[in-house]
Amino acid sequence: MKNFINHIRQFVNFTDDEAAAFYNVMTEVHFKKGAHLLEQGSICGQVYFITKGTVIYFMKQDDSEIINEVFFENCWVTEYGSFLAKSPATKSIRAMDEVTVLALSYNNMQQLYSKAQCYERFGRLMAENLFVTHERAMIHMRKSAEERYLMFAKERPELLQRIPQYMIASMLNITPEALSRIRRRAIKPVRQAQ
Amino acid sequence: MKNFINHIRQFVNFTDDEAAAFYNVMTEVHFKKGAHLLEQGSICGQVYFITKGTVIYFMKQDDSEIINEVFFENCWVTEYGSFLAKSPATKSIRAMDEVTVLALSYNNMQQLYSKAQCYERFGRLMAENLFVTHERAMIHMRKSAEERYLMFAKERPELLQRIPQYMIASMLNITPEALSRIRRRAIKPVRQAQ
DNA sequence: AATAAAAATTGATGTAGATCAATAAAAACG
DNA sequence: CGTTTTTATTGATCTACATCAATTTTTATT
Repeated sequence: MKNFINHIRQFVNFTDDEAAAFYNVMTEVHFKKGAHLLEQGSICGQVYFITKGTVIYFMKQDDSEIINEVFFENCWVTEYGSFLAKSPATKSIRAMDEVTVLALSYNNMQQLYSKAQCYERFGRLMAENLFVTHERAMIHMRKSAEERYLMFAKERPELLQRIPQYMIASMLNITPEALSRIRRRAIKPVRQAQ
Repeated sequence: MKNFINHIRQFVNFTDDEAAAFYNVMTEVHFKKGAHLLEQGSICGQVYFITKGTVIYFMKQDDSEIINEVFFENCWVTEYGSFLAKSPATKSIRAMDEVTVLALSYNNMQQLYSKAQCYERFGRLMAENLFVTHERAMIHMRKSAEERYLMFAKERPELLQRIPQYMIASMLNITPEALSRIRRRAIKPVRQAQ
């Protein structure tokens, strides 16, 4: 609860009552490793705030899985398009380990929005943040595989530790083989120089 | 004015007074062909609602220009990251022809948000829409050049008429030469079959 | 209409990164 | 532990698309 309230106060200066009311409409849910928070094709009815564990946000394509993002503690995750339009999700969300979330349902969210402007402002700021982050990420997609990896390694070093390399490759839209070669080229020269 | 009010009412059910108050903080501005609505490096202080003409949203890179988007009548355009954080813009916006916009300044926007929840809701819905549209576009970036073009031609046929092919190539992150070849492969077979 | 400028096409060649196949290394597990 | 499974590395080859250079076509300008 403390973490959650600290988190939301980074965006909006909620009073104790407002923050508590927010927290109170969230439901704690646990997911075992491998369980799905959302299945592609179903309608996403919840926004999740992760309090423990790691989830992947991915798309099934043919027989493989394309990983779009990895989220962990103090991140929000949902398929916003599906959630807002009540349309079938084009992505899935899966727990990579033991995951605990605070879930906010569509109805509860709309009720918060109707209740007071502070919640609406929070929603606006979250969406703005999402968009700006996403637009920045889009710039990287136009670069070479090597540049994408180097940028990623610089901006999100914690993820390199946290998830297997083939998932990073998938996020970067390159093959595991190509990423392995990029790392050899990028890292080995530094080691040799020591 | 009619167009603008119709537009904003697609998102929020503004009363006549609310809509008029919104319209009244917008300033009409004209740009000549080639003029900049925003220059990379400067701070973006306005959100523009285009009432006439076409603008490109692009990035300078080395000596060339990478076109990220093209906007025209009844579209909003801004560098949201720069606008929100008052940080230097990483993109520029340029008029492709005679352009008329309704400009909303940062301060006026914040005042609207403070004035009533309906404006804040509008801001939230706009940001949500932007994000969802953008996330959908991201899916395409992982596809082949040919798939990107075919998808684009299907989803935005009006743009094919409206801007030169080399700009479409830039938006799709492929060279004009490659796009020309893709089109030959994709279009000619159909014509031959007639 | 004639000329100039901008945009699109075509060909030749190069290369980043994909794909396929075979180990090797690391992690998970009885 | 050793054994199985998962993940990462390496090599050989292939291909989509880039790059460079030369026309051709289209559009704008006088």
